[in-house]
Amino acid sequence: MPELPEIETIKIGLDKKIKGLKIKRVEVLNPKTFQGDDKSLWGKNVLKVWRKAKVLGVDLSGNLTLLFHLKMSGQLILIGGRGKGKGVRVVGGHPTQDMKGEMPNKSTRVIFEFSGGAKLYFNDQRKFGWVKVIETDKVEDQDFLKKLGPEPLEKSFTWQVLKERIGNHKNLPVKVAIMDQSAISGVGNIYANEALFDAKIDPRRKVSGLSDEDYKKLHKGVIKALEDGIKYGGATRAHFVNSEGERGYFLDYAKVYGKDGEKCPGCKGEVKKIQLGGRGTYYCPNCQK
DNA sequence: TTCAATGTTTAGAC
DNA sequence: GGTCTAAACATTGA
Repeated sequence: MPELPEIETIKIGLDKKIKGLKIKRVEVLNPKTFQGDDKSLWGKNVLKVWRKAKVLGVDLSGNLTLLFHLKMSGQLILIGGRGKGKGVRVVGGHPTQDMKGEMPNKSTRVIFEFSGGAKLYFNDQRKFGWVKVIETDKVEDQDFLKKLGPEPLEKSFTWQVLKERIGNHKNLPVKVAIMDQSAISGVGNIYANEALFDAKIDPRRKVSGLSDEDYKKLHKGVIKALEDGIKYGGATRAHFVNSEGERGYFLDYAKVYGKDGEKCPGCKGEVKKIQLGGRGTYYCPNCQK
């Protein structure tokens, strides 16, 4: 379940490993996954890797930019690249057993081959994700980027901004509101659950009933959840570099997500699972009011 | 066999 | 038009 912290982790890893490399060839195994002309990428150099919300961008020479969205089950796996020897991999995204096995595998959709022999595999079990080629100077015209709300990790994202952005969702449960990408960028289901647990706020509460105190706690919770994710995402990457498997994924550190029926880490109560906005929602009825 | 899972888009109801 | 709900997308595994 790649969310903002996973994409951020991939960005840091990829930027280090493929910046300056030339794309030798691109192989599209699933045409539906790839939008644009893959041949136009051949011979282009990687200038930089960036992220906006859950979208990963790779700027190339020749005014071209590659955009990736991993959606629910995407993975990016790089074997080789700058720095250490071959066989070193940087991976991120949806964790599966086979992501550390042979590449390509049956969920590989696109393969990028770089000069020097490094290969980047875009895997996506459910084919929801996509790769897109556009002109770099058109990036800002992309509808899905224009609609996104502010980045929660930027300094300018204060609790007042949070209040203003989700304020018009007054009848929505607070959890559903903070997952609205046009209000705030990059808060997905897992981190929404964790942020509300940290803030000790009941996910079912309506936005209109939140006090300024609640907004302050919520603001802090969102940032903490995302920052912890990045911290542990980094741990995941380090493990993979050593080919130790997928231990260290953020879910191992989640306090409530996926823990229904288990003991709440904050009290003696039990984590409960409900549905909100059609999504699985986990919370502790005792701690979160 | 049916259901739930992740993120986003889209269609439709008020 | 704004707000909100629910279904759709593809696939797998419980």
